[in-house]
Amino acid sequence: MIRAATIVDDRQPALQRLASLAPLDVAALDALARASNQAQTIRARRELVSEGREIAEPLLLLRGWAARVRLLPDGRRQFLSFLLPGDVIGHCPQPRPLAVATIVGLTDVLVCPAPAAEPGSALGVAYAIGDALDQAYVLAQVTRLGRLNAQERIGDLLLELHERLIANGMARGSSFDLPLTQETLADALGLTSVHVNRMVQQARRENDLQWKGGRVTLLDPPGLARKIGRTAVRVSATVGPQPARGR
Amino acid sequence: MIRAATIVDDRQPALQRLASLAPLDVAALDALARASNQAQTIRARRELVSEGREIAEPLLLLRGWAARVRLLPDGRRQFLSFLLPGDVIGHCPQPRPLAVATIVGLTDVLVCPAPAAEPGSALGVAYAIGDALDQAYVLAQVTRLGRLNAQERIGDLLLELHERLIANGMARGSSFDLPLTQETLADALGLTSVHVNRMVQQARRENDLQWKGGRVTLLDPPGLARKIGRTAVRVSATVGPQPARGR
DNA sequence: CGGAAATTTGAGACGAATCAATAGCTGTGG
DNA sequence: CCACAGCTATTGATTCGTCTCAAATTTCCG
Repeated sequence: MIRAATIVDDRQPALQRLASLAPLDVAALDALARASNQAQTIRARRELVSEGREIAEPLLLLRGWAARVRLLPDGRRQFLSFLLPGDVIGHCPQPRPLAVATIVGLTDVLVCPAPAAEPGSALGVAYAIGDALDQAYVLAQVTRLGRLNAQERIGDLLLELHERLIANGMARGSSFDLPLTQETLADALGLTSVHVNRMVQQARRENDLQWKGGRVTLLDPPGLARKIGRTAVRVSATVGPQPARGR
Repeated sequence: MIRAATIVDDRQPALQRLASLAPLDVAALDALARASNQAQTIRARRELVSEGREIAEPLLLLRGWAARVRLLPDGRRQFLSFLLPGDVIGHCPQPRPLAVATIVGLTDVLVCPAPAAEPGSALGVAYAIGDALDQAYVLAQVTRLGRLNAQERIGDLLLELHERLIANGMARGSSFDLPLTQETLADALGLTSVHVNRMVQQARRENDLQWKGGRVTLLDPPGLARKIGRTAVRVSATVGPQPARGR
């Protein structure tokens, strides 16, 4: 049946991502299966979490793209990080946590409650590594904004997204769907959409990438990484964001 | 005895900071006292943690300033965040954690092992809130670099540091020692030292601040905060970075 | 097919970088 | 106690990257 097949497809990237962080056992898979029965769709542009408000339960992103964002009083906007299927939203151990940023859907988004996990369990380890990766990506964002020029920022972010989309199976080879406008990209990269546009065109001219109709192809990702001095993010000596290759 | 008095002074800002995050019980104070007997001094510019290397045990910063920093292959440098007394360094729950950034002393620094804490214990709550604040300050750094201009970045960072130094008792009123060169500030703010210098002079002319001989005075911090649209960081509905008032 | 959103293009202005030189401090040793 | 070395701060002149404003043009979607 189409419906069942769709649900399986929906879960697949999130499951693949979590499994790439730590080998999931039956208990973890079972908990995830039960949680995903309570999945809800949330429309693009809706807020999943509101800055300053108390956070309810952590959510697992199953499908679609979301972002953490901060709005300045005068209307300026800064995207802090992107959230992809397999990412956990609003996981804070302190009592009565307050959201330090708004989280908004960039596309329609499917989320379910993130199953609780004992520290040390398979799922607990996956969450811990996922959290560490989240933080590492935010630090990468700081460096991007502080010390890279416009061309480098774009290349660096696309390489990061590619790396993450490979990990959850949403990219094959060096192509992936990028459901972001140039304006959104600009607000993530601390630039204007006009300048993003010009730099993307330059990247096309220099044969660094193709981008058409929401689909990006990086021509020679390792070469681009070398060109802008980027190295892949790793947070644990046991596994990484890439699917673990044999022990 | 001078020696004993010095040790007490050394501990005071770190203890005050932790106590401002969660009320510390006897067990917590005792654990901290025992840990601080193993304190070590580390000279300025030494690395406390090295990017890419495995992290040993978490450390508690007792005295001095440190920073997380990332160096690009071509020599560009980006400070990611500053670490002040009371901050915990290298607290990562995942197995075999790798450091995602180098941590370096900006001054001579006194550190001790961070006592282990059960989740839910007084110290555990303080750590959890401290971690959440750390993350919030990194997000603030993203916004600073992405969407504030040079003048706003300087004011915003100084207000943040003031807020944090008040919390651990290292600032009284609106003055505090700032053991940073303009070049260090530039590498934190994504600017050049020349431009930082010009903007600091402008801030002096506009009576936003005084800065002489390593000591900064913010004239009218609330006014400055209003001027650049900054609000204090809060991560929990129960306590904040400020000493909790009543209940 | 029509309208809104997104992308693209151009001209000009402005903020911050760069390069280079000078002045001020701080600590060190003679 | 002074002279010198080596940072740190300051200043000036110029260049460069990115923004701003405005107007096409193309794409998307109902």
